[in-house]
Amino acid sequence: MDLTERKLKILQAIIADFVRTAEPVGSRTISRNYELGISPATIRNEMSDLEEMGYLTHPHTSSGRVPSEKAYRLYVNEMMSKKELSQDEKSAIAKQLYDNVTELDNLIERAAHVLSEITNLTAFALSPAKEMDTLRYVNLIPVDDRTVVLMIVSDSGKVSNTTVQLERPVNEETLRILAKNMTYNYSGKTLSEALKLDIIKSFREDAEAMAMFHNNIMPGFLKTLENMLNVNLYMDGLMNIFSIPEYKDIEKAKSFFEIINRKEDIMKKLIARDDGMIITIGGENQDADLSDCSVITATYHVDGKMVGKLGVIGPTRMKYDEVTSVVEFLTDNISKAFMITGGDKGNDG
Amino acid sequence: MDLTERKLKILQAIIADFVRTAEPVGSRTISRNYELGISPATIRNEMSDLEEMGYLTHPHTSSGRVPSEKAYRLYVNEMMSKKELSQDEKSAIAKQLYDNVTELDNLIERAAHVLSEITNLTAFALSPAKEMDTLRYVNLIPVDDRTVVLMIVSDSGKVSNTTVQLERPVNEETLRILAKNMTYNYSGKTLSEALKLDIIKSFREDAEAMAMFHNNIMPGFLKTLENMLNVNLYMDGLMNIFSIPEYKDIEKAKSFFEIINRKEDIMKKLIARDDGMIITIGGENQDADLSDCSVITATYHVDGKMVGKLGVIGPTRMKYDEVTSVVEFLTDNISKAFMITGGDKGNDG
DNA sequence: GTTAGCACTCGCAACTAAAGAGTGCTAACA
DNA sequence: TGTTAGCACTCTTTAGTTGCGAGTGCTAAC
Repeated sequence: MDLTERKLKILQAIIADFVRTAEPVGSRTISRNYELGISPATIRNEMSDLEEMGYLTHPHTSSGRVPSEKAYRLYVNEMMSKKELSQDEKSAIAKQLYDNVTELDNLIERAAHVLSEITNLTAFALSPAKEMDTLRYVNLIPVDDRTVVLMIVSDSGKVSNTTVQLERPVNEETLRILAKNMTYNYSGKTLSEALKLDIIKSFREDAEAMAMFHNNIMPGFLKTLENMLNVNLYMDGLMNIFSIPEYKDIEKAKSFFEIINRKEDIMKKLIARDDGMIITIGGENQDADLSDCSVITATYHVDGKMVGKLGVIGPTRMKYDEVTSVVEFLTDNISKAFMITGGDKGNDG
Repeated sequence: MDLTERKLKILQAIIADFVRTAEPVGSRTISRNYELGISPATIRNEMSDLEEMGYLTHPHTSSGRVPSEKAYRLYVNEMMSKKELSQDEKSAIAKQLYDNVTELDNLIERAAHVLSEITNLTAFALSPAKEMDTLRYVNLIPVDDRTVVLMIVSDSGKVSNTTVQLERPVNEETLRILAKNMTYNYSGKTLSEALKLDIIKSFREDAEAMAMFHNNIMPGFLKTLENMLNVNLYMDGLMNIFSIPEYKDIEKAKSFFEIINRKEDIMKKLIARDDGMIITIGGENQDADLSDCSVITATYHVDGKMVGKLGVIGPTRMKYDEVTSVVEFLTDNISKAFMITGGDKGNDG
């Protein structure tokens, strides 16, 4: 059964109303406030169909309908009209973005700030990462039986190393295998590709080596890569969560902050997202912790060689059209700003 | 009227019970659980006295008593027996502190982490600051009518500068006066003394200059000083707030986060605190936002030349004895660690 | 196919009642 | 005179109870 024009209109009205009020939407409300020219009873019938088709849900028998993730996905893909920002809005945003900003890393930070202010959501931004450098090899050099120096060499000749403490002693042979394995998996990858890669499965047979890799070596590896990439994560608008009805329950707020607090995880997940405007809704986020949230990210580029991300995280009930417009406007502006100034980093000393 | 031995014991019991349970304490509870050998009625009489003396309060007529800030202050000053950590506890903490830490800045970060884990409070730490360098002069160099370069020169010859955007145009004369004023006030002060200083009052007569100073120049000045001092603020255990009954109300939690979120403010306030173990209870904190909180900080030293802070923030109802012991143990350990390794910062590159 | 009407469900807020914890006071006791 | 038992009283908390309102689903009429 395909969605009729009318069903689409009703669904759109329900989404619009629910996004605005956060309350389940009843048939009368739709009939009254959206001029569809049909009675509540008819709307009820259509709603019943939409529910059967999986676009609506029912908190309980006698309450209005709530859009499902499937509905949001349909909305985002098919129904959402791009909300053009007015010239006034644009210049207001631009003023906020550029005012008093002298260093470009500050611009990224500020973009996250502006984004959170406008959307009333939690915003984040990744500072530009050097995209083109690729890994040459990884080495693990034993110092004593529980201390290892992790060394990463890139094709451009950059060398980074960090000291890693192991939770249990390890013999050189294991280290050699690990290093070989890592080199095999990572070499030729760009630094940011390496960050996206999940090589743990590649030696699943050796549980012990995997555990050590995962618990001790991987964190150091990621951190070093991030340093080489020179990526910074900025977050803003964390407090906004408190004004969202979905999170009025303290337990929900708590679990939201538990996600948000693991900066490394967030960073890795952000880097792993594809380029361009990406919207993931509820369960589409791999992470079970994010199954109540939607995440919107977009990419900005600098000379095609460096790349950063900007986005928001919030409840699935969000103003997708507004948020995407603002995110797009901001990423465009950042890209432009980097072009004009050529990445000047301010001065000190 | 002086506090009798018995009143002290009752007060101590009330504090102990309230700190544990967060519930107002009744006379029966004290009689039953603390072997004072007196009946509830007698305890009620004593409580009544203690309330009149300002050590206890009464949420409402028919509920138990709650210790006042005055009571906590008395407890901290006179009654608190130092809680010696057991050898087991010490080694457990030390293990957590040192395990897997290779760089000393990580040690500070880790200390904040360990502290929050043990106390279940929000912990913070300031990385070591170079204490001895003093300011020579401050200069404000106009670039255009709204852009100024703020330059700070220290006696050791270190120069830092930052570009500041002004909210309104300013003439050179004003800048000259401002710079002269700042130099007059700050020169000869160590960097951290400068951070503590409040010079705004020194030109209160010129409202406009003050406003500009406060809104535009001061933030840049502080940030630059912090950079010169190389101070970092680490925070941990922010989430712990959610398990404290006092903050089960979402509005309270929100306002707590609003305080915590202003990192610069916190940093400045921490730096301004005296050295040694400092406990401020409720209203003793200058900041009205902190009037429900107690703050405990202690200082660690490196060669007497550098100095950092470690502490917690939580509800006035906290285990002062435990927290002070742990804070002390940690600061001692950090000081020792810096002595042994001589401030080696790890290696990279 | 659409709509009016109606019985029904469910959540929510207001209200009531009872229980429980604790106090303050009085009078008796050692 | 200090201590204690007893008792009336206060106030909060919790569990029902009730009524209202929003909304549905079904049926029958248009």
